[in-house]
Amino acid sequence: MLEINYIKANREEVLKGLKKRNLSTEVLGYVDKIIMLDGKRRALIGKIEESKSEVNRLSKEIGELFRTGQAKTTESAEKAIAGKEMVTELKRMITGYEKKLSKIETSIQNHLYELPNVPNSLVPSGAGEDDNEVFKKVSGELPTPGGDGLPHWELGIKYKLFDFKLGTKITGSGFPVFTAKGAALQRALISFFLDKAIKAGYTEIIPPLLVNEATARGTGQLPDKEGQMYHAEKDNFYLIPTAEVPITNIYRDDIVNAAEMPIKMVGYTPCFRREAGSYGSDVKGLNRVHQFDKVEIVQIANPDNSYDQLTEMLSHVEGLLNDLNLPYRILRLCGGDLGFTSALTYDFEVWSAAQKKWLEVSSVSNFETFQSNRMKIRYREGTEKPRLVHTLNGSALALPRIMAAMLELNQTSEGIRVPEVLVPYTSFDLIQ
RNA sequence: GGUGAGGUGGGUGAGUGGCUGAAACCACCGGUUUGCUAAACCGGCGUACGUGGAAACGCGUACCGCGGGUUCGAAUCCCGCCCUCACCGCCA
Repeated sequence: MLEINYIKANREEVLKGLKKRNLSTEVLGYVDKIIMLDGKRRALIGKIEESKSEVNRLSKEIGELFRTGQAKTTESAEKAIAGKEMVTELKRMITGYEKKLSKIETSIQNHLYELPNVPNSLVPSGAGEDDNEVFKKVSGELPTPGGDGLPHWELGIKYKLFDFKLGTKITGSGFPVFTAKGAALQRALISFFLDKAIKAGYTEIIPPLLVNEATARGTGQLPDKEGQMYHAEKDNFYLIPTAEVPITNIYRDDIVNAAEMPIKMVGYTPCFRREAGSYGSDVKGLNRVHQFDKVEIVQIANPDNSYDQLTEMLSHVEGLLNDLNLPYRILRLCGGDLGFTSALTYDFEVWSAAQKKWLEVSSVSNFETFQSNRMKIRYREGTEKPRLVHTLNGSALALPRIMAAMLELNQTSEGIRVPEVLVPYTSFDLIQ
């Protein structure tokens, strides 16, 4: 959620930035609407507080009359009664103002919820994913798969690594069951990613996988993206779509010390996504599933250097992909494809050698104060007033598509080779 | 699932319906004293919104789990909700 004061002070920039997102003129109009409503809001608050101040003054006066016993004399008694009547009248007026105020505030709030984050100046304009800027690409030819060049879902069957039919039996489609060396490989990747993050200074977190409404609201899954999450209705808990949700919320309503920043956290969790309404070859195999594993890195950063931290996170993710020898490219998302809450996002895609297409495996973003404003995560520099922190996060990495690309690329006529860095974790180097 | 207790500032913890934004202590920050450290002493020490100011800061309003009610006036009384803790039962 954008800050009203920011919108007011930077109206032109906000409008210019938001235009990159291809918003309707109606939504763009919210900017001025919010500024207008905020003016009305202030005027009303002024009136209300003036009246309340008068009520407090009168109440004190009446109290004084009673306390000192003066109210027993006729003159003072009349004064007290007159005071009471005035307070009653004032309160009636206040109630009226407050009703108006609450309507205006709700309206401001609703409009603010509709406004996405202002894209960073680096964000290219564009309508959708075809307009994303290729920020970094592999040098040379894209590798071709060895062996029979099977897609990963066939490799999964051939080597008994994962089983979709079994998942359907137990739960439903999109819930793969990993078995034997497939399971071991999965576990190896998780441990490898975690260890790398810990070495890079991240603190490991194992958060709850179910979160309450306040938490889901904090990172912006609620109110609009309700359909994305599984909901345990009886207890009103949501299954997390990403570890970002519980981990970022650790600091909800907190004021952290500037010296503690950047706060770097990493968490492995399963992620649950309902992803209603997607069909076709994009969802085949591990390309898109309802439950998947992911290692997520989260940072709470000082606004002064949050973009340095973003760069640091990019290199971290690059390091992982290099270690696994997977060909990848980095996209800088354009305004049309940029997530609602993000100011700048880089997507990492790995090459699926058998499917001959790019698969998104990581999304690294700086949300600036968009999330922290909603969650009220602030920091204090010395004795200064608290200011909102910047929040950042990135996948490091999402497992299924890494698994897919890795299996396809490393297949040979003898079997599937395990990347060297994973062998200490798997204790086998070939899947036969 | 059953029963009981309780939710006050960073922490512990007082608080009679008006003098309580809230005692006291601890922590923290600044200072004085002091061979050094420590101790002692003095002072400061919440947040949000509104308003004035270049700023320092001043003024106003709100906040003692959340929401509502009673009252001229509520941390204090009443109602609803949420949460926490303890014990019992069940259980990985």
